[in-house]
Amino acid sequence: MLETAILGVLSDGSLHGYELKKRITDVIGPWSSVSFGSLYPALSRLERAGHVVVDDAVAPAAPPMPSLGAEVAAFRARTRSRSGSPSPRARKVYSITDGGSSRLADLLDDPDGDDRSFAVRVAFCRHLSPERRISLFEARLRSLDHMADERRGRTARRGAAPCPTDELDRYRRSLVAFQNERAQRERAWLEELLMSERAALHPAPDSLDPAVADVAASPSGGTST
Amino acid sequence: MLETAILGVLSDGSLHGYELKKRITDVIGPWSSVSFGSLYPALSRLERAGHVVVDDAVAPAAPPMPSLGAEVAAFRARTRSRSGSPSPRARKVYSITDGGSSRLADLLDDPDGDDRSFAVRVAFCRHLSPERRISLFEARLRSLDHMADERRGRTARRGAAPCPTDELDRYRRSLVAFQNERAQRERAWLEELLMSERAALHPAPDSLDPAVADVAASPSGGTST
DNA sequence: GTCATCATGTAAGCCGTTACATGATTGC
DNA sequence: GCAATCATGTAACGGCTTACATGATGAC
Repeated sequence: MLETAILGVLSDGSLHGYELKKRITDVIGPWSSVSFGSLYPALSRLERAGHVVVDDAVAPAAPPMPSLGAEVAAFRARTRSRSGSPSPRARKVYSITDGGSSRLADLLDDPDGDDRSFAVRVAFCRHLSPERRISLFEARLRSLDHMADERRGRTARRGAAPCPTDELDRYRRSLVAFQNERAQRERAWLEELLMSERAALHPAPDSLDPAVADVAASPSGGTST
Repeated sequence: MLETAILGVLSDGSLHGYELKKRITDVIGPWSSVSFGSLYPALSRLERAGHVVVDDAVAPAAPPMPSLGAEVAAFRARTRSRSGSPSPRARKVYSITDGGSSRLADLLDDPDGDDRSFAVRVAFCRHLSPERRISLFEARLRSLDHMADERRGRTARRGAAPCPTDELDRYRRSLVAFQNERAQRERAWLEELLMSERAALHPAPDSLDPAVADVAASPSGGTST
């Protein structure tokens, strides 16, 4: 999943490890955030595999934010470093290669089934072809249905074996109901994504404009209320 | 998280590793299911730590399901083993100790922040005191709010730095909106849990019966529709 | 008699976390 | 000068996955 996130972020532009970590944290959330101890080895692996390359003499693709003076300073430090000091800890700007892009495509449509990793794949699914996007969403739908089937199967089996310690307590029941509803919501979201995706593939001659796709972006009316 | 699941399941009754694995899969879901290669070493660690003990001569607390004949057979095999063969791979029935129970309590109210691990903690939160349950739910609420704040902060910062490659595409927008709505739903669920929890702690003299707690168990009307 | 299931483990390898080390630059 | 931030790494450790090994039993 780290690999997917790295390649996905680098698809949006080359940048160095420190900034990369922040972008990845943006995508996967502050919880379960990556650490440098896993990021840098992962970058080394990707470099060895030829999926990324180090771009040594290029200005960072991420423009320094005005409010952070230190970033500008570090940039100038790298530029000024040829004046004498070897600057052993200068920035290393990573770029994705063609091999890395195809590797990302492979990672993205792998039916992994994990919850978090699906979110990561959706976050970068714009780098997929429309067909692969559709197959990604459909695979997730099948996965949700399969999970629901399993849950139903277990419930039925539990009904057949009436042992008192096996019954669900109040909290388990509430949790299961909550998770079921959550799965239903995700189903609906995926259906909307699929609808707009298919509409983009097979556009009807009239009354279909790109704004249709944005319906899926507002499930409850707004982001800030 | 594996440790939590093991101790939580064993709190409901002693059983052997193979059955334990099935119960844990019931709780954490078929995806990210435990493997024997992680379960048995984890059990060994717990045994070394004194959190579980092996109960060698006790019938399994889990009654064999009628439809599975092999389970009965394995039970009889263990019983018959004293007739001669040492039966090196007989069942090992694990039980939780007092130390294991307190360890479970510690694990349960640790504000870990992970999504999956919170579900596991809720699944076994009946083993907590009402006060600790409330603190668990409140910690989760704070965590959700904190996450929302971070997201808002990033959005604001992004607005201040208008670089075109940094804008969210349609899929990222849709994903963020979906996750926001999901967080809102979880908030509401937690509020309901907290309400019933507090009602159980401070019962009003009239019109409050235990059925109030079951309101939280039906967020959308039913489990099977 | 063979296959599936039950049942318990071991070994190798990967990957991630934590902690530590280094060093430049800015701001106070 | 000193703290904080930026920036990149290494080393130790632990845990999880995968694959392998073993062996009993019931069903067909």
